[in-house]
Amino acid sequence: MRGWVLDCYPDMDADRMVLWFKTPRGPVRVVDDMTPHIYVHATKERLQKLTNDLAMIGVKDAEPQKRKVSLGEKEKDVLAVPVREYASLQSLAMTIDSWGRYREHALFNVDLRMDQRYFLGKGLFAMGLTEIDGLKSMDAWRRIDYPVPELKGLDLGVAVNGSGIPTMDDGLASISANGVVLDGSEERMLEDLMSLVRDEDPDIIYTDRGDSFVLPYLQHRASLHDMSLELGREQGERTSRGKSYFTYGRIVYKPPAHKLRGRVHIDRQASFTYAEAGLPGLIEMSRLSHIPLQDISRLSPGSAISAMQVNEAVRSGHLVRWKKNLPEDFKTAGALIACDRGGFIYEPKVGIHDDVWEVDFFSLYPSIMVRYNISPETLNCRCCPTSSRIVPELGYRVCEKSTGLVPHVLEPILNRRRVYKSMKNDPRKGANYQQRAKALKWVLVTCFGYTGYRNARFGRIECHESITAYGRDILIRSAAIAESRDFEVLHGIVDSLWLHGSGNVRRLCDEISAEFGIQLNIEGRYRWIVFLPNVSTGVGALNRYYGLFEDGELKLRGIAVRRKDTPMIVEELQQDMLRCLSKAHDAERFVETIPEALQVVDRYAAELRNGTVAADRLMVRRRITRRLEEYAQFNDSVAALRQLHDKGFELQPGQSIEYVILDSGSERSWERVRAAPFLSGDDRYDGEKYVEMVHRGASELLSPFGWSFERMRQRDGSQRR
DNA sequence: ACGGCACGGGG
DNA sequence: GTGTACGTGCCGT
Repeated sequence: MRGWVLDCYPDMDADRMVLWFKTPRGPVRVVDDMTPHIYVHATKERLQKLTNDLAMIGVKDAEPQKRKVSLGEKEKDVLAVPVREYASLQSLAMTIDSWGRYREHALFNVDLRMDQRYFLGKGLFAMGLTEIDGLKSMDAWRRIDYPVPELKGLDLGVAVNGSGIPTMDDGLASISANGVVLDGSEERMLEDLMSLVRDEDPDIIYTDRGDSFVLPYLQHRASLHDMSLELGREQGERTSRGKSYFTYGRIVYKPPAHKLRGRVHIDRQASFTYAEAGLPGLIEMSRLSHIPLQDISRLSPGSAISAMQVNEAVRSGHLVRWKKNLPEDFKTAGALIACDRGGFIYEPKVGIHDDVWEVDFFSLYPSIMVRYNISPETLNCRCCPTSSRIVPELGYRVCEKSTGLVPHVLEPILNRRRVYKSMKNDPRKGANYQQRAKALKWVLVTCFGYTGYRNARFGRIECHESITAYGRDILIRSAAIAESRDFEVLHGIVDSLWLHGSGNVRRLCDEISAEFGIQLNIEGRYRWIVFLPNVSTGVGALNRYYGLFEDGELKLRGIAVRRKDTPMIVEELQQDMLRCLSKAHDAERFVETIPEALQVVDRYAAELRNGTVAADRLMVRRRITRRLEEYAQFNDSVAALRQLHDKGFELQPGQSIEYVILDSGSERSWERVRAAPFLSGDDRYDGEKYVEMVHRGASELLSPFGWSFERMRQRDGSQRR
């Protein structure tokens, strides 16, 4: 019988691996043996001594082997240490580590995922079609057009008694499952839910905030009735610990994961990839990374690319060095910035332009890594001391003899993305392929960041520098080519150029693509585009613009509508103004339309002053980056945070807070703002403060046309008189 | 005036 | 398990 690998995880008590398959005839559970190994590299003499020492603590049959311990180097002597008790792997590694003084020996394959070990050992992979008897793969993870099982989903939600922030103490009002509402007593609802799940037997349970609330809440309610809530195909959950951590330059909070056994729980709020690329995107990433669906749904695209690199390294005979003490070892600013000037940015020509083309390189940074063979082991490699491939500006030599790990992993991903994008209009598979392309896009985007991340397994700062150096070189030279073909370069950022002129853009793109071996594509032609000035200096404005494409679509960057902390009322204002301005088909008409856009501003101001705007349109949402007592300034967020604190709620750094501004100038938190849970429905908001925000939003769009914030205020004042 | 604080970008 | 650094603008002190 054949089935797709739906899940794979270790049974920590039996020291065996558990596999769940999705077959056309239902789910199948299989248990398989696996002995994970950790490896030690040292001198032959030390390894011999280590073998004896290990035998003394009961670890027998450690075996000398030859393996590659770093990229691009020959095999070395290592000791393969079998770990029979899964739970002891970490402590055994720490014991061995403690036996060696500094750099006397190095440990490998310690922090590899158990599922990854299993798959790599067996030649299987997550979501791969497998012959279950004998556990043989009938599939290849590199396949682009692969068979996908039909997975049955169940949408689970709860409604809770009481108003305000739902807590574990609130009673259960109702449960909804695929739109069916269960009610009655709590016990009854929970019983009904379990029997419904048993009868329907879904492969996937979808929730919104299932990790952070729904599942722990339902379990808690069940425990109050001496019941145990089981939603998996087998008893028990695989629950992890929650954590605040630093990523993307900010703190986020990741609640404990509630993973089911034999059934996949996808928390839509906890899955970046699901939100961006849906189930097809998750399946694509699961297959390529070999990480089971349920796990990959909670991981970042960066972790996925990291896993793909590990897979490739292991498949090519490498061991993976143990990354110890990761969290404490974060990079300190300094050395990096000195030599890294980042991506190239032109100073845009402020104001409105028409007759504008935007051209973008296809996945520029990943394409550079592939085209110029950028990888940690290829820069200044020992095998090519006289390489003629030299990184611009920096002068690093690049290996000419063999393809690096990073390009080797990236090339098929770039290729897949290109194929999926090219087939997005296929009537049968197009939608599916588009989702897969989206997932891969994010994998490619994060890959660049990983090369410069000191804690990345295959990161090296020189890679990061080299990529941006090539990027700047390519963009500057592309701009020069464009100018030589009679285009005016209005703006350029990293991988995009905005060109004014009536030359042959298609031919220009072909010429530049051929020059660098990286595809330059036409993003579109703008009817008009506005580059915004820097508020304080009036010049520059690097990442803030808005424009109208020929097909009627708006492209917006860096302005209030794009920000998550913009209240809906200001977002609506900008959208309405933009809708109004979109009626203009060129720059001249645009300027003529401005008076009409100003009337939109007046409408919003008047509505706000009426006092009739509903609270949800006034809500400000902001991320909390520290604990209440750690804030040095008293601002709106802190006021709202204090309210929650007063009522016994604490937010973790990384969580968001929502509030309406009641009296912006007040120093008392309860008068200044009202946190969302405590809104009564008839709260009086700070109309003038919101009008000010509306004027700010309006002047953000119109400042290049003489409508500064101050002038916007003056106009408002004179009209009210 | 200056520092605290939060957000975006990538497609 | 977890990309960084920077540009930007508002707001508090």
